[in-house]
Parts: sequence; C-alpha cells; structure tokens
Amino acid sequence: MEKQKFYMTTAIAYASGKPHIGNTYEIVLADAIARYRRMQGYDVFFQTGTDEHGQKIEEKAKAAGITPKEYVDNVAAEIKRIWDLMNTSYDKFIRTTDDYHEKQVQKMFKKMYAKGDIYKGAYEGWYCTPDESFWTESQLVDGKCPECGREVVKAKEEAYFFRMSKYADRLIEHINTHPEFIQPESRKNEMMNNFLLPGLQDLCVSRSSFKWGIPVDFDEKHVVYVWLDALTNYITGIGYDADGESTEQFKKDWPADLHLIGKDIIRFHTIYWPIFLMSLDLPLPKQVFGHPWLLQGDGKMSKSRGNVIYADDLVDFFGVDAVRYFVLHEMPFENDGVITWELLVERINSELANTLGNLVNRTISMSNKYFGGVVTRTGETEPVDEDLKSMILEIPGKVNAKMDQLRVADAMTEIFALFKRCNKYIDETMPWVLAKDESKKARLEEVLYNLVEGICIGATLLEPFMPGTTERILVQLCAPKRSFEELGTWGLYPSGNKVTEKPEILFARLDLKEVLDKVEAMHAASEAPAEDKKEEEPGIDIEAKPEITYDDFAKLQFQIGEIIACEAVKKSRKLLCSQVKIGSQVRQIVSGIKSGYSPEEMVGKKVMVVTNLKPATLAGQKSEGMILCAEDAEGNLSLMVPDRDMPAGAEVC
RNA sequence: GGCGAGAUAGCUCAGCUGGCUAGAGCACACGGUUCAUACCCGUGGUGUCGAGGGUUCAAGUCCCCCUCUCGCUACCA
Repeated sequence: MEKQKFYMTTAIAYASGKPHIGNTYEIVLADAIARYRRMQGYDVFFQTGTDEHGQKIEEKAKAAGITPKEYVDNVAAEIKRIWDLMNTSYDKFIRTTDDYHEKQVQKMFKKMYAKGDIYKGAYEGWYCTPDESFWTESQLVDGKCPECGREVVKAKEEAYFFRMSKYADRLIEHINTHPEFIQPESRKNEMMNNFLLPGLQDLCVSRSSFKWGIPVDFDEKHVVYVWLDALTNYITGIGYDADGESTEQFKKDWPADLHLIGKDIIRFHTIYWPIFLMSLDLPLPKQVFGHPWLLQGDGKMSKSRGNVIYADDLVDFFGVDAVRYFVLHEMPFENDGVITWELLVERINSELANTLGNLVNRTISMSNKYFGGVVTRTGETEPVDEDLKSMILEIPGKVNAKMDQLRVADAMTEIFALFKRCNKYIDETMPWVLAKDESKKARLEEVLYNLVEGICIGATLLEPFMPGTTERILVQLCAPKRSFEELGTWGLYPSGNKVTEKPEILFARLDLKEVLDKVEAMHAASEAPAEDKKEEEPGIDIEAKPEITYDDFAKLQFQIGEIIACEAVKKSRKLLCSQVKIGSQVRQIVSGIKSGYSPEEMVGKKVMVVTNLKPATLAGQKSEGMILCAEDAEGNLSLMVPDRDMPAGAEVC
C-alpha cells in the first residue's frame, strides 16, 4: 500500500539573532508531530529554515562589519546547531538566500505582475523604520505608524503592491467552508472581524529603501519584501517552479498538511499566504496552527536584562529530553505557557525521575536480583494482569486521538498514565513478597515479564516526544524496537531475554537550590562581560529625514512644561493625559507613554514640550501639544528633561 | 472604542448539547510498603463553580446585567 504523504513546516526563523527557548519550542513541537506521523506510517516531509533578508539584517551586518551574507551564514548555522541539539528530525532546512528559492521568488513576482495581481504604486508612502513596515497615507493614524505608533518617514518611492482585495471573497468563502483551516478556532474570528470583513488592504510587496533582499528582476531598484519572499519557502523548498516545471516531490507533497507557526504571524499565514497561492493557482494548505508562546515566569524576557533562557543552557542543565518533555508537556493548547527554573525542576523530579526513571530502574533491579536479569514469560497469570494489559493496550488509541487534534501535551499525559499504572502493578503484586516463596517463582517471573512488556510499549509511544529516552530504555531492557501496529499486541518482548546488569539512571533527581545556585553563577558569569560591552554600545541608526532649513526649524516652538497632574486615559492602553504648566497657562496633553511611565511618576516632572502643534483629540481627550520622549528599538521610553532646573515655560532653542 | 475569549480546590486546568453527593494533575497531610533515584501505592477538599438577577422540576452548564482578566484591533500632536 502506498504511504500517505504528510507535508508539514514550521515558520522559518528570522536570522537576526540567536533563538531563545520560545523559538525553540516551535521546532520541538513540530518535531514531535512529524515523528508521530512517521511512526503512524505517513510519508512525512518536515521542513524548517531561516528567513534571511531585510533591513534589520542589513543593519546588523553593517554594525558587525561583515557582509549580510556572512552575517546570516553565522546565524543560520547557529540556529541549525540548536535545532540539531534539540534532536529535531527535519528533512529540509531551507534558507531564503538559497539560489533556487531566490530564482523562484523572482519568477513568482513576475508572474503575479503579469497577471495584474501586483501593480506598481506611484504615490508617496510612509515607512516605519523600527517595524520595517510600509504604510499608505490612509493607513496612518494621525501621521504615525499604525502598528507601533512611532514616527514614520515619508518614503517618496515607487513600490509594488499586491491586490489583496481581488481574492478576499474567495478567501472568506474558503475559511467559512473549512473550519479546520485556522487552528485554534478562536483565531478565525480575529482574522475575519479585524481584516477580512472590514475590507482587505493591498499589501506592499517591494522595497527600494534597502538592498538586502531578492531583486525584482525586471525592476532592479526594488527588492521583494518579506512576506512574498518568506512565505513562499513552503513551496520552493519542495521544488515548485513558477514556469510549470515543478518537481515530482512538489506534485506529491503540495498542498501542505500543516503549517505550524506562532500565533503572532497567523494573519500572514491565513490571509496573505492563501491569497498568494490563489494568485499562483495553487491549492491552499490544509491547516495552519498558531501555537501559543512559551514565556518566562519572571517577567519579560530581554537580552539587556540578561535573563533570556536559551535552549543550550537548558540542555546543559537538564539534558535534551527533559527540555523536550517540559516544553511539550507544560504548554497549554491555547494559552501561553510559562517556563521557570523552579517549574522545570519540579516537573523533572516528579514525572521523569520519580514516575518514569524510577520505574525502569526498579524493574531492572528486580530482574537482576531475582533472575540474573533474565526475563521469562511463564504464563503464571492472575486477574490483576488482565487489568494491567487491557489498560496499557488502550493507551495507543488514546494517544492517537489526542495527536489527531494536535493535543501533544494531552497525548503525553496518556503515556505517563501508562507508567503510573505499572508502578501501581508493582504494589499490587509485591514482587519482594513473591521472592521469598520458592513456589511463587514462576509467578514472579511473569510479573516481571509484564512490567518489562508494559514499559516497552510505553517507551515506544514516547519516541516522538523523547526519542533519546526511548532509545535508552529499550537498550537497557535489551528490547527490539516496535512499530506502531505492533503496539496493539501484548507479549512481543522476547521471553528469555536478558536486561542490562546495571540500570542507568535515566533522570537524576534535582535539588532546586543547587540548580538555582548554578543559574545564579551562570548569570553572573555572562553579566560581567556584558558590562564591558556597554562602553561600545552600538547606538541606533534611524532613517534620515530630508534636510530642512533653519526657517523650517524656527517654525517649531519648544518649551519646558511642568506636569502638575496626570492620569491614565480611560479605555486606552497607551495614553496618559497630563495637565502641563507652561508659563502662566496650563494645557492638557495626551501622550502615548503609558508603557513607560505611570501617572504618579509623571507628576512633578519638567519635560520638553512642542507648544505650537495644532491641537487634536485623542481617545476623546483634547491634546494641546506634544511631550517629547526618546524611544529605543525595544520600545523603552525616556522623557526629555532639562539638565538643570528651568522654570515652566522656558523656551528650548 | 470595536470584535472575541475567559473568570471552577493553594497552583495549572477538565467539566459536550442543563440532571444524581462538582472532577484531574501538582503541592500539602496522614497511612501502607521497601524492589527502586528518600521512591512507589492508598486515603484526605464544607471549593459562596467572579457578583447580582432571571428561565426551569433541575444551572459552572441557558438568558440579562455588573466587575475583572486576556487575545486581536484601534488609539500614541
């Protein structure tokens, strides 16, 4: 019988820096699914890779004094190293700088252009540098980036746009008739209500403000912009050809069965990507699953705070499979999960060391102690055996049902229930009592046989999730590997086999305090050099605005304002409403700085204010001026305050 | 502000189309056991099921309203 194909992908990782544990979660989750499908007998093709173009990378490379290609070569190698460290079984690692990919992206761009789906826009646009986003005049919100609210610069450049609206109705129809397409389902409403139903905006698909990208081959000033470049990896990686010369693999594997992505990019995968495919006359992927994120428990992860958890550190501390276990089992299906050192230690101790490790250990120890390691099936059964067997033989079906819904954590819970049942069986049969009675020898042998058999089935089921552990258990039991079909049969462990003499500790119990001390030491070690680096802080380059004359500048009026009262604007997440004393008058100014300042700490501050800006109304509040504030790439804010004390109203010039 | 989701044991959460004394895991306590990594097995919750109304013989489970949390989106002179 022909194997059924299963093509799945992860998102490709942006090659701007080292991935942390949150990024790593995705590849491990995908790997568990891929391995599981393979075990079920699917012909799986599992693709992952890196997204390597864009202005951010161009800038980082420049700062590092190397070419963008050298830069992404380094990062891609690092990402691949971590994916390999996590023991992930991807079949293909695509890079958007691969030549076949670049060639196809150019062809697709041309094809879409010829079809009229891509057109050249000849109007002035606005560019938000930190977001690398391009906006049309109508998308701007009071002249600022609608994504992040930061300043945009006028980019008086021509750009290519994709006519999204042309396919919107077809997409709405598809989403409505394919409830499984967007998972989890709650995301479907968000896409519909926020983007599709209000009317889809055309998407800018080229850039001319930077060079590091795939050139539009019929218009060299432009490079193809990120989404058309990145998303298409899913088809170029398996051999798509825009001229109709696609490979056999492409014909077999497309459409993809599953795109596994983070919930933050659901929009691009469920709106833009399907529409690109429609434009290319290709079928749509069967399912897009937007997984939640793994967050750190003690606040926001950030590199500058030195508290980012990296996969390789975790692996150093706990081993690959313990880390895989944690991220796979502790993640809720829809909500973000939390990772802390404490949780990790607790889970490892209770499930891996106590339940599983100890079970394997005590079973092997008893086999050696009582029978020199030889495991024999004697047929000396008792009713309790039947209970054990039937429970265990039901597990594969239960795991299957969970995996079909991508409920990976729940599937693992089922497997661990099997191991718990085995521990209970030991208490029920009390081998140490049987051992004291020579006439119960055959019974004791049967009990140990059943345990070994049960563990083998559990270990086999565990393989997609913790492949290394499966291997270690089977080696210790000297058991042959089993196929998925064989899991329905009890008694395949070869009677008379001999298990290892000295059981190896699968997962050592950890002492929380020791682990935390080690973490502390690690942070201390990495923080020290970080201090040195601060002296040569790279600084931030932003898009240069056009030169202005002194007369232009002179039109602006800056003054010192004293904040005499401040409160959060109701029903707004980012706005603070301040009463600002400027000279003899008091003005009300609304600013989007709630993320950086509380109303209480604002009061009493003297800040720099633009005082001759035309008043506007924000979230229902009148605002007469603008409080100036610096912002870094991470969105941290700092008010501009006078270096020496100045009276409210003093002019800044 | 718009749309959506949620509020259940100390913690993380299950509880589908309403039906008997509201569940699981972890943590905690006690008991049992000793093959084992001080492990395993068993037992233990009077929880105002966010507040208040309503429908019903019967409501975490349906309706209304309120409060709070979260997601997406908008708001950042």
